[in-house]
Amino acid sequence: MDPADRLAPADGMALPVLDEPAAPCCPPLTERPLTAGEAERTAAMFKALGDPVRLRLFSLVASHEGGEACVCDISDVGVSQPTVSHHLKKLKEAGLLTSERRGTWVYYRVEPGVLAAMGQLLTAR
Amino acid sequence: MDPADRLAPADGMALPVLDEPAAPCCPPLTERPLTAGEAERTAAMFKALGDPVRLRLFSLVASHEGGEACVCDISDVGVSQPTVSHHLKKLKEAGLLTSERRGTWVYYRVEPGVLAAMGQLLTAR
DNA sequence: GCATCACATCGACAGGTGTCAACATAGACG
DNA sequence: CGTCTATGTTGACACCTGTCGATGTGATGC
Repeated sequence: MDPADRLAPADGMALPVLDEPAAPCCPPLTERPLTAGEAERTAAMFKALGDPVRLRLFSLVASHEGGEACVCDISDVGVSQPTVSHHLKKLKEAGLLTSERRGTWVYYRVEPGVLAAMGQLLTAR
Repeated sequence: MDPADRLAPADGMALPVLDEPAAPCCPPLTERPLTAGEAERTAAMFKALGDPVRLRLFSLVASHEGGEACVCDISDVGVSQPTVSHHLKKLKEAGLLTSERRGTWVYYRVEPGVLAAMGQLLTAR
């Protein structure tokens, strides 16, 4: 896959290349109503965390020592290996994780800035 | 509907009456991996915000003056009235909104504590 | 080359989800 | 009571999603 496409959302919207930290999206939800476009992009991130297995995988990566985890470190979540792979792909497509192959193993880490951006969305006014 | 059931999650788990602020769930996702049960409950909230229409409805309520909004204030999100009603119900079931009928109108407001609890989940270590 | 390990992709399937039109319900007002 | 307005509920339908087994791919080591 072309590295420039790794973080592209599923829909074909015109998000050119997106070399920014992936989520300088919106003001707090309490500040003003989201526009349709903002809601579309932001909901995709919440949706990615809206599955129990994905949420566990994400927290496993986020809390893993060194800030990264190989798939073998986190695949014990009660579903098959293809399913784990499927969910990690979804988390990548949502811009929440990045992956890198080093030798035999593939390491995932949290996309920098994402936690802060989503946290700010939920900040009370 | 019995008022005591209004905030009950969709599954039949033994959450007795739940008069707490609805979400003192978990430590930050970066602190330790979520357990299966924690992930189940927390994912339900993220899932509720994982639809663009619901996310807009939620931000419309959260940002509305007085901290509450009648359905008539927020039903202009591009879907039919039954669909708006359906999404508001989902947000209620997830414990994100409460509703109260006053005369002809029904007012929705953000369940207190929910924003803080979800925000804390996304706080970096 | 060949076997093995780690991970991704494919194809198929059951179940879930968003949407709407039609209908139901609950107050307000005569 | 009857009517109007504001919401909720129901039923149906197309589409999306999570899951798995089978298979593919890339790296390591013999």
